Amino acid sequence: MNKAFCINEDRVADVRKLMKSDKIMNDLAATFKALGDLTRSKIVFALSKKVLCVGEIAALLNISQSAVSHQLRVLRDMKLVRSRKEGQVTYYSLDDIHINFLLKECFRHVME
Amino acid sequence: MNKAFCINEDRVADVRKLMKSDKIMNDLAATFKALGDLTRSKIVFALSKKVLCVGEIAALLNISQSAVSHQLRVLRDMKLVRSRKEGQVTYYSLDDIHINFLLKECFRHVME
DNA sequence: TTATCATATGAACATATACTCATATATAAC
DNA sequence: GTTATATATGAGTATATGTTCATATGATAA
Repeated sequence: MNKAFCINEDRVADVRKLMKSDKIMNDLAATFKALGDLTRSKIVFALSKKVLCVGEIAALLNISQSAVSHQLRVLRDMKLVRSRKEGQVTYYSLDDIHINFLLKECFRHVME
Repeated sequence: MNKAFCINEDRVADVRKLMKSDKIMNDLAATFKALGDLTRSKIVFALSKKVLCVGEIAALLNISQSAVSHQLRVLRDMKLVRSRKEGQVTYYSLDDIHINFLLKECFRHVME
């Protein structure tokens, strides 16, 4: 990790000035990480199509209710989904419209 | 995982029809996962500002050359960054413009 | 050739994580 | 009250992952 000759200090300094705070970068990475699991990305995609309760998500993805609940917690913590309780049933939906845009942009990358 | 009363079969069937293939969903999740690490998201963000060689990235983020190389491989595999070799020096840049949009959308979500 | 520089990579290790299982909580019906 | 339903959660476990260290590869210079 010694300073190498190939390093242009000015260029590095330029970029360093533009870097966001560690808190913001942490949140950014954590948001991507929350979406970076097959089960969770399927849940988020499904919720981008329709509001669903926990049992419906489990049935749709053919996984256990417990697994769904655990993953919904991760998504809730990152404010990617929100819940609304009606009696015994808890319905989940995307937290905001940006999540939809995020999905769409990523699909665009994957498709090309 | 028995069928629960709360499940509306028609609603579940509707969403199931809209679900993408496992291959596509896998690629989607893998792309998010590649961005879902603090080191890698910092690298991608830096590259969205300027083309940089491996040593410059290591200097900028204050981490070892080896760690950077390992993470660049992950990003290359997911086609998030591309490399161009000039003599001994390898310069990295974002692979396509969608990556920039992805970053921007995620920042929007994190900022609000 | 030999030496140096820039980068890549394999192995090892410590941490993180996604699931299962069992159980807790909360609501509704009886 | 009891029972059933829907969801949440803690513990345990097997797998995945990010780093370090050592070394390999490849290019340039002497």
